[in-house]
Amino acid sequence: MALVGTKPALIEGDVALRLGKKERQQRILQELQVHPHVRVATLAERFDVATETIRRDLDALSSDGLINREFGGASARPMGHQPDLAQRQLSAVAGFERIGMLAADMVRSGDVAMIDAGSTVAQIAPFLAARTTKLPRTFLTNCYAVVHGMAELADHEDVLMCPGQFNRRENAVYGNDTIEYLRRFHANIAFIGASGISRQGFSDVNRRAVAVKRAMMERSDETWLMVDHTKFDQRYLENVAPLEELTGIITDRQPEPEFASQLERAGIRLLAWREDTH
Amino acid sequence: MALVGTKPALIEGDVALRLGKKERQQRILQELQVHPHVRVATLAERFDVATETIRRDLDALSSDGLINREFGGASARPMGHQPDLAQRQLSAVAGFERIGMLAADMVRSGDVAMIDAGSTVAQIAPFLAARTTKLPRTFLTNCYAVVHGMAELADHEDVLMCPGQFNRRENAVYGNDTIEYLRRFHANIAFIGASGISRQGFSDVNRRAVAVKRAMMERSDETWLMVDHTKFDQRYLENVAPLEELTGIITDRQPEPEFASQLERAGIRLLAWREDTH
DNA sequence: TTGAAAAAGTTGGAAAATCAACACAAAACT
DNA sequence: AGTTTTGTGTTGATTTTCCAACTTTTTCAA
Repeated sequence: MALVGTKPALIEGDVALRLGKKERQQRILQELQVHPHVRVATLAERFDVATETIRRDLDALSSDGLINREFGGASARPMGHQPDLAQRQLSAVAGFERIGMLAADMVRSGDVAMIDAGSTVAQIAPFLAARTTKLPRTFLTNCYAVVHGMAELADHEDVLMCPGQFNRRENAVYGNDTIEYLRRFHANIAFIGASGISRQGFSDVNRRAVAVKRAMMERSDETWLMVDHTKFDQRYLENVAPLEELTGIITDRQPEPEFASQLERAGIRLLAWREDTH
Repeated sequence: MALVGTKPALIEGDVALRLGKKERQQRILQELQVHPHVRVATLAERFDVATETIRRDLDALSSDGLINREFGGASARPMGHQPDLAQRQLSAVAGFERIGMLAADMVRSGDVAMIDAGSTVAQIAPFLAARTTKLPRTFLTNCYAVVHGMAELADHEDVLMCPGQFNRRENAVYGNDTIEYLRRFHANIAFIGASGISRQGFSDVNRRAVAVKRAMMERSDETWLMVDHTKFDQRYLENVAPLEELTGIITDRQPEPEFASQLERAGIRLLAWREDTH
């Protein structure tokens, strides 16, 4: 399989140094968060690689469901905009969505769940909405993409939105009001996202988002981290917490065995999609 | 120049009928609100026109700043859904939007404004975002459609979302948390919607929405009711308040003279769109 | 009716992207 | 060390898009 990444070539040219596949794809994703469209030729020039390499990157990211491939480039995926997931057969579930599916399985009937902001975490929404339960559940989130993704919940199931300052880029609210509001509740389970995860813990680029994540973790019995495979071995300045504070990690691919065994030793559960069982 | 549009050809074929330039471009914009990227070839086929025509459309829309032109097609502008209203000629503002435009004029630099939920009230959003002010403004709303409509506010301008139970039909939050949160603030001005308005007052179909409207009115110096002409002489079970509690009414047509004079006697201002002044 | 202006269609060569196949280098594995 | 896997570059035939200039059709108004 294509699990093990190649380390960056690190060939130092005059000024720029070549990036590995992983980092390159990560940068492409970042670029797409800012601009809604990228072009093959432009990326090839920026990263100083052949256009075919970029095309392969784009095709890979696309089949993981992370971006939309277009002629001449790729475009960002609109957040919370997959209304049809519920009906599709499980076998057809593509990469990115798998994380949401695995996560939704962790919510039990009658649970109270806190759900963080971010495109990865928002994948859980349509699958939560598709479940039928005996006891009503309650969802608490600071992210509009999440509530938007829950097509139709039963009437007796509650979706609570946090207050706060609205952030257009993340489609979420942040700030003191958000934290305070969260502290009024107690949840069984929390689903958290991150910009990057490494052996030292997981981190995020947005300081205000980090505060919300911490608040959710404090007020929940269990904390599950939802990250796709491109986030592995990425570190950002704002550290959220060490891995030990997590109940488990939900991801779309089996990580490197070394990392997996570290998790096992620390008593952290790992939910990774496996082709054979689905 | 390219200001005056040609009317649609309206040549009726077997099934499809050709669209005029204006409508075609309108459709392209709509398409881009759903999908982040469109392709020249696809559009040409769908509208049954030459690719060159589509290219001209795309170039035009792009130079108006409405879309981003890309190789082979075009992509949606980052997030913002309708940042264009500011540039469009005033005469092109269609019925529903007029209410929003009139309302946005009432917000002064440095104001704190509360904004209710509902499609009519949400019309104010793009026009608020288009204004440039000397002092930062603060907006407080329980409706996602409102914040979503504010394409790009300056960074120093705050948009505060209320907490509460999310209601999918209204794209808004309601409940005790919402009320409590609103009570913590004091605003200069509030914009309220209603399902119906009559001489006796204005009313709404949703009891939980009514509670929020009352809370906003309590905490604001001024209250403006935003209603389109179809709401006149309509009464619903849940009465919100008598007309006397309003500062004014904003609507898209001159109401009957009899009603207008009643408002005048009661000291309620009336802002109704008049073709001649715009 | 006639004529100017706007919109849409047509054409051909240049530029760019796609796709498939193959070659090569660097890692990773045994 | 030697083999396999993985990532990347290269090439060339094919398709698609772009651009500019020109023609045709439609619209509108004098």
